[in-house]
Formats: sequence, structure tokens, C-alpha cells
Amino acid sequence: MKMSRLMNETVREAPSVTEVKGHELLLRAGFVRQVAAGVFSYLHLGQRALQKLEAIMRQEMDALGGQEIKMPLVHPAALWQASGRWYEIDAELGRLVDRNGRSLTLALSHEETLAELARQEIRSYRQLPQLAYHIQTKWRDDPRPRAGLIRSREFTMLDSYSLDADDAGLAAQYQAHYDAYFRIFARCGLPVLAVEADVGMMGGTQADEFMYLTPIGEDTLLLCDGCGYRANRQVATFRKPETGGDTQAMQFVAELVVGEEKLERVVTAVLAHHSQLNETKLVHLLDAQRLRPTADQATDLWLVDDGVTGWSGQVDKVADIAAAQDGDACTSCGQPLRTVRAVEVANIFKLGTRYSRTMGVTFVDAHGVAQPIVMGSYGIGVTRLLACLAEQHHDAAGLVWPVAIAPYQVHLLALRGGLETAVSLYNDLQQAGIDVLFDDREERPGVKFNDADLIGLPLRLTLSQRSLAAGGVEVKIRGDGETAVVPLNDLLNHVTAWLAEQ
RNA sequence: CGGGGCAUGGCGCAGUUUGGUAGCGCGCUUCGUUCGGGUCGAAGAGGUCGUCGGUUCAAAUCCGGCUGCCCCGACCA
Repeated sequence: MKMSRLMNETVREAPSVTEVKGHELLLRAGFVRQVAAGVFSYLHLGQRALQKLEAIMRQEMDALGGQEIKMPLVHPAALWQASGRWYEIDAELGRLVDRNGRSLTLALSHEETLAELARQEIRSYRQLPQLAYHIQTKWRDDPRPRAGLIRSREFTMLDSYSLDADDAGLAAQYQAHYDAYFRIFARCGLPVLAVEADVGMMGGTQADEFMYLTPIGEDTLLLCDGCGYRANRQVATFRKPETGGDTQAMQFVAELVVGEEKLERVVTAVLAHHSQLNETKLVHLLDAQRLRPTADQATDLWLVDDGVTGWSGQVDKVADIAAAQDGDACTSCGQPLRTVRAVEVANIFKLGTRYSRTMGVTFVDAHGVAQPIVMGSYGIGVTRLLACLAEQHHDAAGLVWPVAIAPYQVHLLALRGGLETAVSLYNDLQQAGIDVLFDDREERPGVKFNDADLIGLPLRLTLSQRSLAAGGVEVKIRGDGETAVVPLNDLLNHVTAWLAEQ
């Protein structure tokens, strides 16, 4: 691609809307443009990088025996009503009505659609197991998009869905995805940590989240250096310390959804004085949809944390409802837990029969008996991954893409006296199958160098009178700044060999 | 949804306190100059000051409604 034809203006100053470095650089280098809050266009370089990410994901999913499919962005409300999520999920679900008055939803996720597909296609245990995946746009009307692509409302996900006859089959596919996801992140160049997680709005029985550790993350993790325990704060357990008997009480209205009905119960939570409430634990205990604080109402249910001693008031239930904090003791080994911030880039769920039971997705087993299909769902936030990669791979001058995901592999710069040679080199490189971004613009050297640093392609090739006088092409590695002059007739080999090493 | 902030040319900002009809830097166009780290000079183009209404002889500036965007919290892949 010639830069003279690229609709890709780089900007020198940081746009005022950016708060995190990765977002700033993606905007300045011309990878993305914001269209509305949490909604983005991907310019050519951004789209290329996304395609690289998606190619890696396809390879790894195909290697698991996955079949790529594509499910729609718009779903009939009936599917979501059947699973119950139409009623359970509030304003995050994009709802619309078509010209004939039919209710539709925008794809917040695709469990319902896949379950419906399975209901139509799967009859017998002989057709199981199955693995289908797709890469598709999602809409979640997040109450507060932030940090660019890290938390947007419209985003792209890789979703994989497994269908099995039993829990053992699910466990195998779950483990296969667990391993495959690590391979995907390793190939993309993003360090991640898998942690125990809440199942959240997906439902199901078990979940792990793949976390990119960064101070700009909005999840808090608890890690144990003693035994390796690691969990999202939402589910993290810890040894309750001895307390002096001081307690605190907090009152909530718990909103429950039973079928299409909404119910409310007033709950008072009692905690040790120094504890913090873990609302996720409380929500699960109550089987509630959400909580909102209240005060001075007649309590329907008294919940006391299992770390409380000396509570003499009413008790309806004792359970773990406290949030683990930095320095709390690990449940299994007693070492102090530490907290870190992280961005969730992927998650995997054992859905079990949560969707197949509610939506009537069954198969006939070997004994001729209808059974609910056992499902798993596995997702990677593709656009969020791009944002994390920009966050992870940059320096003061700009982005520094790993070869595997760089929108182009080399950045060819033609300076004074080098244009003619550069043009023929551009053709040679492309014929050799190398992705080249060619800066053929009439700009001063400084502009080209700075843009090249900002865009951050792995190799920079400079052709000029000076380089030719020195013996050929200047080759500069973006990552470590190492430069060398390579003779023209050796360049193709040099570049190919270097790329192959990465 | 609660709290805070912002909205002036493509981008970043000043001007608003104290009302008098819009300015700076970058970018863009043309010419010259320079040519390996965002050269230098000259001449240009480009703005219903988010929007609707009010006050006033006069509103970017004062008042009110609305919209959009950002940040903190709640929430969330």
C-alpha cells in the first residue's frame, strides 16, 4: 500500500478525548476514529491489524476442529424471551421494533442464536460433540464507555460454542479452549493471566477470565504468590480474620426476575467492621438481578457474613458475602493476597444446560431418551485485544507492533535520491509475499521518520542517496532501534530471514 | 442513573470573569527555499462560536431548555 493513497492522516497532538496511551496512539497513528461514544470506525491500518488477529484466531479454532459460521447481528426478541435474558438483562440489551411491530434485539451475545441453531440441527448423540465459532459484531449499551476500544459499546468478538452430550465432554472442550486461548494470546504478543471468574450475565457453572494486567484495567484481581491462587475480586475467597465483634449493616433492595415477573426484597447484610461487601456474592446468594442501596425499610432477609463474630441480631442465613482485599489471607495457603488491576480480554464459560433447558435444546441419547445439550461458550474481545496490544506495545515515539499482528510487516521510505530504487524494491518485496507500506509521499525526511515511528511497523527500510552511497538500504528494527545497511541484492533474503526469526 | 467538566475553522487551544461582532499554534492550498528526524519565508483558503429560546441597541461572552462528548462513581467483555 502506498501512503500517498492512504486515507490515514497522522496527528501530531494528542486528541483531547484520550485518557490512555494506547487509545491516543491508535488515534494519532490513524488506526481508528471515534464515531460516537463507544462506537468506532477502523481505518485501513486498524482493519489490517484486526484481520491479523482474526487470522490467528481462525487458525487456532480450526485446529480445535471448530467450524466457522456466522450468526446475525439482529435477533428476534422471542429467542431472548425463551432464554429469559430478555427479562433479566436491563438497558444493556439493544431493543428495537421493526416496521411490522416485531420486537428485535441487537446481538449482545449469541448463546440464544447458537442454541436455536442446535435445536434445529442436532437430533442425536451421534452428532455430538460440536464446535462452532464466529467472529461478529456485538452491541452492548454500556452505561459508560471509556478508554477508547478498551470499553466500547459496539465491538467485535470471537465467540466459540461447544455442544456436548455430557459434562465430561464439556470439560474436555473447555480445557481445549483454555489452552487454545493461551496460544492465541502468546501469538498476538499479549501477556495474560487466567483467573477464576463470575459467570455474570452468561449464566452457567464455571468461568475463567483471561486478564491483561495493567493499571488502566477496571477489574481487580487477587493473586496469591504462595500457592498461585488467582481470582477476580467478584469471586475471590479469603480467610476471615478474627474480629473484635464490631459489625456494620447495609440495606439493599434486591431485584429478582422470576420468569417475566419482577420482585423486590429488602435485604440487610451484616459484615465485620473492617470488611467490604462483595455485591457479586450477594447477588448470587439471593439469585437476584441487581441490588440498589436503601435504608430504613423493614428487612425481609438478614444475611450475615461468615466472618462475623458476636452478632446478636436476627440471622436468616450465614454465608461469605465479603470482598477480598489486599493483604487478606489466601484460603488455601494463608499467604497474603495482593491486588492488581486488569482488563478482561477473554472469558470462557461452562454454560451447562442453562440455555438448552430454557430453550428446549435436546438430543436423543444412546438409550433413546431426550437430554438437554451441554453447552460451553468462549469469547475473545477482538477489538479490545487490539487496544490492549497498543497499550502493551509502544514507546515514547509511537506504536511498536509485533510482527504477527502488525498491519504491514515493513515500512518502506523513499527519501531524496531513493524513489526510483524504492519503487522497484516495493514491487520485489510484494512479489516475495511481504506486506509493505510504502511512504512515497512528498514529505521531508523528518516527517516520514516520525510517522514511521508512530505507526510502528516492525522493519523500516530507508532508501536515499545517502543509503545508496553507503551500500544499499538502511534497515531499522522498530523494536530495538538497531540499524544496518544492507546491499540491495541481499535485501530480500535479509528481510525474509529476519521476519522468519520473529 | 448520581457527581463533575467540556463544546470556538480538520486537530490542539485562547477569548467568556468585565457584552461591542473572533484569534493563536499545528494542519491544508500556492510560490520560493530546504532535503536523514515534524526546515524557513511569503501569500491564501477555511468558523451560522453544539443547538433552540430569552435578556439587550448589541451575545462566543449573560440567563434558561435541549443535545453531544469526556472524567469519577454505580455497572460492565
